[in-house]
Amino acid sequence: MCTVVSRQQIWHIACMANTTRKRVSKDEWLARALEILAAEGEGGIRIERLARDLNIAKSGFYWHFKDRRDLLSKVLDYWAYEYTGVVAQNQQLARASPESRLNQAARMIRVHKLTKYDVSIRAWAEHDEMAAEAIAQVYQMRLGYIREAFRELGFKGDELEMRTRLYVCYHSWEAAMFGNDSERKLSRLQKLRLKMFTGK
Amino acid sequence: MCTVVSRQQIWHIACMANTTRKRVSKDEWLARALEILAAEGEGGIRIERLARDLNIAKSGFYWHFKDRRDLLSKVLDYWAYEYTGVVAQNQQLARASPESRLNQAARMIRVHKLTKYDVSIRAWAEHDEMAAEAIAQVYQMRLGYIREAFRELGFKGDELEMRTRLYVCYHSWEAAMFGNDSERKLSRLQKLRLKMFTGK
DNA sequence: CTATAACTAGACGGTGTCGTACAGATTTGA
DNA sequence: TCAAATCTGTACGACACCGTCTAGTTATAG
Repeated sequence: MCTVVSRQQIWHIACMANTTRKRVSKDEWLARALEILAAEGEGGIRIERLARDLNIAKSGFYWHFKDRRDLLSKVLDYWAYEYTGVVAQNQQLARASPESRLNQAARMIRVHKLTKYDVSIRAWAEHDEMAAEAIAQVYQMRLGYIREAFRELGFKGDELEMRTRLYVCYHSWEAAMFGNDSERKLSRLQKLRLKMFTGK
Repeated sequence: MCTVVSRQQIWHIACMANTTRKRVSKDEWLARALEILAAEGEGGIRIERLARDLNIAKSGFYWHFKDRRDLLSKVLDYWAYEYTGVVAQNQQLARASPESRLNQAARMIRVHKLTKYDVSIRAWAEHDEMAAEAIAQVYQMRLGYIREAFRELGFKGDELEMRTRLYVCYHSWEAAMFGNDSERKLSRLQKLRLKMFTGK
């Protein structure tokens, strides 16, 4: 329970409510790094800059993390966890019909901004193997989840694959392309989209 | 013809074949910057690094460009031009049927790798107004082109918008997500996709 | 052939960053 | 209360980068 274990230290975030630590700063470094990742990309995550933002000397960083790369790796871990935890492992959702699952997944991605870091991480993956692995894993997970829903709807072979890819691709990038539109409009279009995808 | 005019200096690339310049280096700076943009993103475009790559001292850079930002702006200009020139202004394509236009646009994007820089530029746009404007403009162009095709197919209102967005979004990111698959497989899926989109 | 335009080499100062070192402060557990 | 664990402040050396400057070299036009 909340012991310090290599890459899993991220779970501290979830444990925060229970424990009563005063000088938690590791999570703050990570949280700030994530904010910057979304706003400026991996290049914006610089130790001295994070320290300035947190009104703190940078030396503390090296107590929490081995070096910059160590922080970046934990940032990726957190990201992969966030998506898994919220959508794919949602028990309540798992019992719903495939149509409902497709719709709810899209809705959750939209309202919880689950693709918030996608653009930055995808660009990062272009020149970093670590990020490339993380994103490949997440894509596989998303594709697997959606593919199963379409399979239950009776699609198979290329038809199944085409629908799966199209659906996952769209919802992975909708926020990046059309994120300025109102929730109202986006959900109206989603309704139509689902109709086309399920062929009804 | 090929006079040096502010942002349009990019056309030099097209003019190269005609003129007989020996010491053209400006285009080499730009070309290398584009390569790096695709491979590593805007952050990778550093003057001293470009100079090293070109086996040249960096001082020459400042003869061709005012400063780093000036180069970046020309990189965006080139990108916007590349896409316009190849797809939207293709006369031959303009006379084809809407189905064929949709299909050919998708094919050209795929075989000419027209979205090669998209990931990097989209991430760049996250923290740079100049890039944000460029990408917004290109998205509008793509959406406009595809919307017209779907309109001619008889779609309108939300149904038209939904199809347009879905089609453009998918083809803007297909290479980034499924670029490793064979041309054969991608074109098989494209055939099915078009069928679904046109409702036949 | 010569003057001018196009271009390059090399060095400079300034800034931002990384990672290390070490002494000092604060919290926690026995 | 006291020792150990946890964290912070400050300073340092090394490096990469930006933009400038000056002195040059090479091409091209008249």
